[in-house]
Amino acid sequence: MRLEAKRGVPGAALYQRIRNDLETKIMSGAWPPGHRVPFEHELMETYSCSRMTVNKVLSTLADAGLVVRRRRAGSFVSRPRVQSAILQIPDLKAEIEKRGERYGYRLLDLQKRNATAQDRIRLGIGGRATVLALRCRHEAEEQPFAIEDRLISVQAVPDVLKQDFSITPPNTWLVGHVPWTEAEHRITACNADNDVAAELGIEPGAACLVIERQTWRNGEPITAVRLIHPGRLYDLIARFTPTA
Amino acid sequence: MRLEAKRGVPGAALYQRIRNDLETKIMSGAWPPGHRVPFEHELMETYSCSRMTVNKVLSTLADAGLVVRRRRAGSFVSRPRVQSAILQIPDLKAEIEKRGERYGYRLLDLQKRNATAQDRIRLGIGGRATVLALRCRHEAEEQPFAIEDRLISVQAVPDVLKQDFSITPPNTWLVGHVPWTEAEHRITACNADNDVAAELGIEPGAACLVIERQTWRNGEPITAVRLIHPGRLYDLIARFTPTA
DNA sequence: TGCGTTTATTTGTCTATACATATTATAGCC
DNA sequence: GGCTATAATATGTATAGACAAATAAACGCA
Repeated sequence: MRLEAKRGVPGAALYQRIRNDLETKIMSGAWPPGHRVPFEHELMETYSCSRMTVNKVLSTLADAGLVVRRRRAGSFVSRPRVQSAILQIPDLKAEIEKRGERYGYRLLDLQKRNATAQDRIRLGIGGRATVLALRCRHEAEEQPFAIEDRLISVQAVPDVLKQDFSITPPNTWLVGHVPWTEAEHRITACNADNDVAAELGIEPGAACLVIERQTWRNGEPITAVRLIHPGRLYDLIARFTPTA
Repeated sequence: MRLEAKRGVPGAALYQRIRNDLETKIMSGAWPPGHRVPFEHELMETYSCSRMTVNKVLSTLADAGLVVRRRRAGSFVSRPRVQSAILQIPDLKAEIEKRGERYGYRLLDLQKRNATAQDRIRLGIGGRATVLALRCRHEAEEQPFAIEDRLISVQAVPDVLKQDFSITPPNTWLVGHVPWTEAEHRITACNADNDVAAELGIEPGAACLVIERQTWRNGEPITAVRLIHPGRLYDLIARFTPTA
């Protein structure tokens, strides 16, 4: 059997190169959810390699949940972004309504401003930047449920300026429209001070669950949020089942 | 080229069969962490198939984090169980010591008993069962850090009876020795009552972070625990980065 | 038009072979 | 003993060729 010259490629493994290429296309949004990935025989030509090699790439991408493969139809970028089974980022509005309760929302404050030193620390960005800062309250059955205190990087999410957050909670809009790749949650408990107690309609000193979350897309900060829930009213649930 | 008769195996794909076999051996504990998985050429013989097939099995098991592969040495069942990037189950002792602080531990209560109705609810088991119930305190730099209130199913973890929990915290032992497949966390905040305040050395009414966790192995309940942390002293951090 | 049948295409799995690469074990040397 | 060069071995990557299974699309018929 004749061995091709292409065999001993110098740099990284060909398999890795192809995988990185495709993953970049998917993660960057160049190939949006639902987009059909080239067929195996097309990728064979593109990278001049054997079918087994591109098959392995696509199979592992499918394992990782980035694509869905269908015989005779092709491979497609999958719709539900990664975030399968971890500490999910909930859409509070949807959560409340799912429980059959009346959801209420009130925008308390909103400003677009040049990032202050503190803003830059919270978002973890270096130079100057424009941010949208907002504070709002979520209610379930008329009962205050959470105070949301959020910063959004305008550079990372330009569309945010076109949104009317007096009606749609930023939480809900972001969950539905802005994809992310990394998230970090910091969870702790504190006693409500007078201000928070007033806004949440609880006793000063009552225990509150504080969730601070930051999200990035490919390393670029998107948003940072602090959610304060009355301890009595909120349970955070994180369930993990591996190879679901 | 001669085609072997073995080709068209009737049931599931051979690859799946082998993968299930190995996964069962690992998950059941028959192959404990550190155990050397048979070499590719041994598995070839066992299942009378080609090396590419067993190679694919082992490679995907490695991707899934179940085994670690080392050239010339072989493949080994990996120590840190699945739980790669989710809300991890921390070994409190190790966490404290990693921060360079002095760790202290005190067993407050331990009993082996037939499961009460309440025990069965907490663990989520039906019939009669024996459980180990224990309560202990973790300290960092002499300062109480957490109250751990735990139930362990003796049936699921028989070895638990041989352990001396007056020295080793159950948390630490379980994290290191008992593999799990599913976990659920329920996180909330509460005000310390007098008992808890006394045990944690904080003011009654101070906010506490309460973490309730339950774990299963292939659907069988292993343990249920409630951890109460002084809100002031504890941050739970969950970071998620997909294809690390 | 509507429905069942055939066909073509794509992915899924498997084999046999080849060579690359990392690393452990061994043999040899000072 | 301790160091280094060498050989042995297990995994890593890649190829070409086969056949299986699923199914979308084309076809044919009533």
